Amino acid sequence: VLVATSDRGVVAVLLGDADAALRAELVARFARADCMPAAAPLRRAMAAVVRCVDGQGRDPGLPLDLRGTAFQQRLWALLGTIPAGTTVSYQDLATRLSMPAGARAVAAACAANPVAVLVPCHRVVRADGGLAGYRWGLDRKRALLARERGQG
DNA sequence: CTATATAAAGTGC
DNA sequence: GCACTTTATATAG
Repeated sequence: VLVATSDRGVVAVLLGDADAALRAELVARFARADCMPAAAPLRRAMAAVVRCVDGQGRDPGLPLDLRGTAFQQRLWALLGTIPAGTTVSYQDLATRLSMPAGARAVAAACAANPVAVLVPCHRVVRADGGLAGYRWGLDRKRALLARERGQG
């Protein structure tokens, strides 16, 4: 897990198996990114992320520095209201954003989510309840959902 | 599963 | 800004 922060808060959470791959992705997103050993405030952020990955699913209360279009920010804020252990469909999210037919746009915005587990895009499924896709791999999505269901 | 309808983002100009 | 392409969908057959 790689956590990137700015002065304002967490800007990105990357999931992967190799540190090198994560660093490469980070640099791809932020050209001026620097890798430094986890300082005190960063350790807190990472601990919260790890808790989420571990299935605790609680609100970490971290300051997020989300950068995206207005549409994306609205969606990410909405995703934060999804209770752990439950899932919502892309269509339902679209409806809440006043776009009843914009399910695909919701999915696209989810795919652009920069902060992995902190914005629980893994709780978003198809209207028929089946899993659709996940930016960091469908297996991760399945695992996260299984843990959260186990908690609830 | 395949085909179509559909809305929004990404890209190139 | 505009047209075209792509997409983690939804629905009908």
